[in-house]
Amino acid sequence: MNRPSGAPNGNLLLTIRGLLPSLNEQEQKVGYYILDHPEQVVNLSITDLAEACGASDTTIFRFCRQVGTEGYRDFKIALARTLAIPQTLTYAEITPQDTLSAMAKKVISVGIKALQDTLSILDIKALEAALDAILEADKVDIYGAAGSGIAASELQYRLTQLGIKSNAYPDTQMQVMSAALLTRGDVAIGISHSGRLRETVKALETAKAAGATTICITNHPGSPITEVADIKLYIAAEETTPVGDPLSARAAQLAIVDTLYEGLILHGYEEAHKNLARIAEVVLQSRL
Amino acid sequence: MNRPSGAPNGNLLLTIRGLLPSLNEQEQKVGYYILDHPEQVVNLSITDLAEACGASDTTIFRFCRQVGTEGYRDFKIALARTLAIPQTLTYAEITPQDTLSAMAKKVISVGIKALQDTLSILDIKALEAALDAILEADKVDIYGAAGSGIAASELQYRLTQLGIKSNAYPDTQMQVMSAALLTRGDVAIGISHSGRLRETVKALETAKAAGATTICITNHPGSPITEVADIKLYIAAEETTPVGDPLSARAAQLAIVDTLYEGLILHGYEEAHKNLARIAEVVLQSRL
DNA sequence: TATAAGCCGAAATTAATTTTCACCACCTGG
DNA sequence: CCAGGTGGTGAAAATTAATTTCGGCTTATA
Repeated sequence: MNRPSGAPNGNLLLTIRGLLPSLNEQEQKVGYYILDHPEQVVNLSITDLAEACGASDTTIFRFCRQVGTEGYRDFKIALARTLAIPQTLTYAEITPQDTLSAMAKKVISVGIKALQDTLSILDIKALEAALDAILEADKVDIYGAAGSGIAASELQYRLTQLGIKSNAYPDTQMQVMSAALLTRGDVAIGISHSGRLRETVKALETAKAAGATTICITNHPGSPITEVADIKLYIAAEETTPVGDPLSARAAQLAIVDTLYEGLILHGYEEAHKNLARIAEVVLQSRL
Repeated sequence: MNRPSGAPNGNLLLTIRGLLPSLNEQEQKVGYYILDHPEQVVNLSITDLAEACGASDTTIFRFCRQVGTEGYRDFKIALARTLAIPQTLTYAEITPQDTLSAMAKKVISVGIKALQDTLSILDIKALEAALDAILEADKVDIYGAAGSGIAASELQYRLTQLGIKSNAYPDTQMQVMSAALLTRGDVAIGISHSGRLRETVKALETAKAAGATTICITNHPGSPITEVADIKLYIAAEETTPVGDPLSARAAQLAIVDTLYEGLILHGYEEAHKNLARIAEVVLQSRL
């Protein structure tokens, strides 16, 4: 027979603390020990805990009943639940004193925040305009150097999946060269976190002059790249270092890329599903 | 010694879900039952659970070991902890009826959740081992094809910033070739979302045979790639399509990459800051 | 000083977990 | 097609842990 746990959603440690004064001597010893070493107690058998507290198994068991749990087993479950602290986001600086665990939490939290913020500033009109332009494009050029090259190749990868002709140019010289060869009906997408990488801006400018529709993806409204872009998509990643944009920038760029991708599918790109199915078939064959 | 590295202080349900594909029939039944009734399982004895699943006590016990816990007792503690963590975001299907705005929200939310989940299952011990290996490496090979190529190049980009010799190989043939040339003191990092891309697994296997320390980054505990990796880093991105991993997968992979990067800086890579400063100087010159 | 009442732990009991072992199904190489 | 493995599975034994019983001890009070 199984009964529900004693203090299901309450804080067991607080319960113990409150109850402490009304307990007798041995039980108090147990209570103090548990309050001092909650993490360890979770992994202790009743006998081990008894020994650690200098009390008997029986006392431990009675203690468990006192705090409202069914027995020792149940007590440990309740304790484990209490110890699972809700993870709260922090955006603090990483310091040399941080543990690895704290560092990881900070790094990833920054990424989460960037995604949240990017979503909140997303311009649906601009998104829609971008989707239309891409759907009608003869071909799509994608310019993203260094860090932004990642998002650029990802975008190319996605467009290819959908059967849209596209090329990503991580090399800045190639960007300008390719841009010069675009014509009306083509689309050029420039990705630059800072919005001021010279060659990428130049490439987009060239593309525009050649008659192509230009789209930029950047963190900075008002930066040079926005001046040569017909359609402007913004991400929101907090600055940290002047160079080597962190997870937040990448994640946010990818968020835009993925939104474009899903948007293209949603926006009725008829062949999308057919293409995806065909590609899936091929890819699955190369898996173990 | 060669224990399945589960979720010592992470989200047990996510671990189970990730592990499901690599479990055998009876164990899968157990897994599904637990995923469906986690709250009840916390109050069940091993025998009761066995009966409820239609399996034997022994199978339940083995299942517990598979997911990285010491036994059933330990499993229930871990489960209780997991259940105490408030589950915020849920994955929502994108439907053709969605507005662009709703679609964008869903897409990006999936990314956010993937980051949260990845953080919650992050194995700090494995992270530390990976950092140590990379810091001591003569050179680092990074294998990631198709979608995982993005994370691979990003990682190379980061290591280069820190002055660590590294190469990323998106081409699967190059992966195997390069792996064969590694020697003791080198590190090979294999990135595969599914953990079962044949050539990448092969490359890592080759690297290991050549004496290199091998690290994998994958979504699937128990997948082939984990068997040839000395150090296993897991991401937690919900599956959506069988191919063309979405933002969640990319973002989570990048989260690991970024965590490694910050970890390397934190872990006392003396030259890191000097290198970063030197690079910053050069990069700023190419901005408008 | 007897008597009761509560506190406590040793030992007995019961329950649950973990280990061992044997069986079966399936595969593989000869 | 068979011998010998291999991996999955559960029955039962062994072990370990939790719970109950019981009695001794102390203290308080009449």
